[in-house]
Amino acid sequence: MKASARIRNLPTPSVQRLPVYLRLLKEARRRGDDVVSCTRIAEEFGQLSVQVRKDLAITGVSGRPKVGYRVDELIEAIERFLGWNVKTTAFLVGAGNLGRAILNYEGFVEHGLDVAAAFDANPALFGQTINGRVVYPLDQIAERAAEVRRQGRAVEMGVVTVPARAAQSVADKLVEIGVRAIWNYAPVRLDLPDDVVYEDVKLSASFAVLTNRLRRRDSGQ
Amino acid sequence: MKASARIRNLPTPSVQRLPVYLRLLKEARRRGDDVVSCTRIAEEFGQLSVQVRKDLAITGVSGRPKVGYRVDELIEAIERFLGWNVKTTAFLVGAGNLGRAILNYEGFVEHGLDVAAAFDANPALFGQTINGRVVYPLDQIAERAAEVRRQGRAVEMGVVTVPARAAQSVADKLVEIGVRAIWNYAPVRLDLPDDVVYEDVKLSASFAVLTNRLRRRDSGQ
DNA sequence: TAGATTGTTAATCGATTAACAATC
DNA sequence: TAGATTGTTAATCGATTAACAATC
Repeated sequence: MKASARIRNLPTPSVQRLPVYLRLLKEARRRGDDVVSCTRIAEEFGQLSVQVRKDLAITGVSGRPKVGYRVDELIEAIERFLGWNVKTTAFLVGAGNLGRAILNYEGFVEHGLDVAAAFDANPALFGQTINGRVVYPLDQIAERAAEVRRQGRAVEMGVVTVPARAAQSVADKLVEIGVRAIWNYAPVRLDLPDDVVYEDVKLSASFAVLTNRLRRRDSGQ
Repeated sequence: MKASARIRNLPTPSVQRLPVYLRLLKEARRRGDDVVSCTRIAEEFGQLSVQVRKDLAITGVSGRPKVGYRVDELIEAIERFLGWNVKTTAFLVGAGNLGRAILNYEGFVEHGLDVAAAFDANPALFGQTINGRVVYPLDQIAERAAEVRRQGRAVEMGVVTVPARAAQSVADKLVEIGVRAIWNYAPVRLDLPDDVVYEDVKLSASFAVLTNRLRRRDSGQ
């Protein structure tokens, strides 16, 4: 029971910091470094080394005192822990600028994101190809999902990049075709079954923190 | 001293939640509601009402027992607190898909973001207009900033939507023309003077949390 | 008055940081 | 051996939640 309790209590802030370390580690690998210490990583990001050590510990990897962590081992451990060592088959709904940005950004491919097809409600976009992915009518989402299944894959994730007003109905459709996860960029809270994992990208939250700080700074802290 | 200490200790999570309430409140206003209670807001988002009350308290607004908060008053208080009641003049650098998405999204305009011009290093984009904003060569950023100043405005914010490798040099240029805030979408940590406020949009952090949860769920929690 | 709600103080919870032993 | 580093336990800090008084 201890182990399962521990898994449940994964500190989200640690998970969120792992991609930052991963980027640094891949740079180190490119430079040919074999080992790296928490001290070095921490310095790079202006953090305390003990925090880096705790963060890395959740992946299960361990280092060697006086030496540090093996770069290869650490990269592998972080990727496995995040599920970035396997492909995640996804459908993206909403082929506007934001959808295109995601389709064109190779960084997510490197993290295992494999967008099998894009969908939109706008007929002007049907049949267009964005970075190798065809845009289908949203109506055809069920058929396309069936096709993916026939190829022995499952559509595990839905990426929602439609306007706020359309997001809930799109999410419902994605749940219907059986996605297990939804990555939502629309500024609304989606109502989803409990067994679907769900993550919001809250751009306004980020903008709010920035402008609030800016204004407080302007007016003498 | 108490007051200034309090300002310094603003809980970031509360600031991040304010835009969510604001959206709900604007909906309520559209429906013609005059007052709204924390209980109702909390219900909507599956939170505790006491948390909503604490969050709203940081804006300085107060409600009436048994009644709730006046919708108008609350909207105004949140917008003023976040600095969304005034325009924030900005330059956006990187007119790719992500940059376009931001330029085309009217939500940020509603939050006061006023992108005066866009910049890119790619000559193919020079002179293009995106939602009314002209794309200039990055080289001309200083001249354009001077022009904005001649119009009696200051370029207060830089929005960075360039690839990771270009982000630091772009940030340096933005600091040079005098921005006080940087909103960074590139997946790198920027080295900036202490007096420039800075906010990262960490898309990988969000993706990491999602895929990690998905994989853990797959393997029996 | 009774019930619903705000606002505040205290308790709890979780994440960060400090301290330090273990080890190469 | 000395110094640098990991790994862990304890202390601190901050955010959330509980409890409850005040009020319309």
